[in-house]
Amino acid sequence: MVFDNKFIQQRIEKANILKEAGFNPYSNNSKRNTTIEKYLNVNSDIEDKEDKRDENRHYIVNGRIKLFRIMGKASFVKIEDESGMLQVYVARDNLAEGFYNDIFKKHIEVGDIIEVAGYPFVTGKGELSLHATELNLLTKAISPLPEKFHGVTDKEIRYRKRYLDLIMNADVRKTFKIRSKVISLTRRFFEDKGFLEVETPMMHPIAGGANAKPFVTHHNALGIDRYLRIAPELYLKRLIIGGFEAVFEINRNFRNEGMDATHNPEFTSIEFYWAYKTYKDLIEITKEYFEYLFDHLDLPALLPYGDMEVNFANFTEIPLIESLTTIGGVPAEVTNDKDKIVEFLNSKNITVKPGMNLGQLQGELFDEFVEEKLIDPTFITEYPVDISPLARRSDENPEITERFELFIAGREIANAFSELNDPVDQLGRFEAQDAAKESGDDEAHEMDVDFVEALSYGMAPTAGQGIGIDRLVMLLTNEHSIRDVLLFPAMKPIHAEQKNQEEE
RNA sequence: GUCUUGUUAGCUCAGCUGGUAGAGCACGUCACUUUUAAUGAUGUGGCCGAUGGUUCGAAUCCAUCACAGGACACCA
Repeated sequence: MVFDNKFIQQRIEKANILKEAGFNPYSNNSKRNTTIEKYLNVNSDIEDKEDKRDENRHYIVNGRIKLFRIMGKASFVKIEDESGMLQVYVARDNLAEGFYNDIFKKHIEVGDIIEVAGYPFVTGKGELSLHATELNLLTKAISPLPEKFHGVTDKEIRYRKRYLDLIMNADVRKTFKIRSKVISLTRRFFEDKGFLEVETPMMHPIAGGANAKPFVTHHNALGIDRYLRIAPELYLKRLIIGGFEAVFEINRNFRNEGMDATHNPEFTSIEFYWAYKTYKDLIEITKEYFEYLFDHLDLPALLPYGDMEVNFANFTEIPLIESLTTIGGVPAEVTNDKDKIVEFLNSKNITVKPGMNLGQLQGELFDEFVEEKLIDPTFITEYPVDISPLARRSDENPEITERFELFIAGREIANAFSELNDPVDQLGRFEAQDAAKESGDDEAHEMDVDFVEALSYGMAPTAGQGIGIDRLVMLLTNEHSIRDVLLFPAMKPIHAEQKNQEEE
């Protein structure tokens, strides 16, 4: 039984009694005429009045009861709506005959959502409150709320029952408001720059645009498997080929991989593509984007993150190979020699998979010795072509690409490059990835002949970038688990759910 | 995937070297018309995550499993 808990039974009984007494425990007859925040603002002048009240003002507020203090013939109730918390003073003699003792005191309790009408006054302790002249139940909560002081702190409950977390923890609501704002500001920033927001498929015949394992689903009508997208990249580029010159998409990607503090199977990114631009332009627009976010979110340039302090006024740029020596402390003669890199990594007790090419090994060095040291925003540029199957080669050195990744607080935030638009080169890169796949790299990029064909019609020189929104929000809200910036993070099913699935 | 720490009342947590299960909040009853986690009195409330084992006896010791947190590995 779902409701076999004795507290729940008790509250169901209270709801029944209320119903019999003519009070609908699930009334939808709200007559609210202000929010709590507005009420508190509009009536802030009350404390200056001589008798600290104004019985000529009349307000109706709604909210959930968070605290309940009965003191005989009068009570204090704190109710909360989305905008804030308000103290309500409820006295027996201000309400209908019998209501206070028989209904209010006995059958209304913490967790219930009520409507209160009354006038503003300031209590002896100086708190602007609402003096109730009428009070009604709107919604009976038959499950009791968690403890009023500690709230709910168990992370498992907080993630599985996010609604409870949101009821109990105002800070959590704040984090998700910031998340919403970041997405809205991002959309506005790119729209203001003339970018067009588009929607591309979530179900792909080939999971392309990144190196990752996809989720598989099945389309019954066509009798074929589809892959939940791991990235929108190849579709957005098709739009550039079609003649849209600046497009962006903010949406979910799905990767069938592990879960931890920075990985959820579905995550949100923005990808944008900009014709007739290069990765150099992307560096500039990225700086401008961060400035825009910080400005509109009212954040300080020196932003604390855990025990770090990130200086957002200090964006720097450094080529990957150079960073290996200057930041990573890897000897210069090691960085361009496969055997020496393997030897060097081994000497640091790091084993690498056999058969890695030079670019992959350089990436390995970077991950091991540089990444975590990049606290202030740093554009790492000139990535090896071996690990950049979709990026344009540098004209000066065909072994490196016109690419950067942006690192902040030791973590990758963005990945960007001048796009590869030479269809023959692209075909070759895909073939190289195919070969890697053959030899066991199950995250190598899939061959996508259809995309190569699209490129063959000519894609204008284009720069494109992806930014991980979840990690960006983590950074801006000083959260250290991706689950704290996702309303409903992925969780393993609990026992009962597994059982049900087996039965079905 | 590996290591590690948890799982006890609706919630937050105690429970020592094994001996019939504890507190606070919440809830019930009583008192209280300006409280601030209101207060005082009193009472109800447990498959001690699951399954096995050791033992006269297990919340406690052991094993396996489930879920969660943290760290590491891989990835965004």
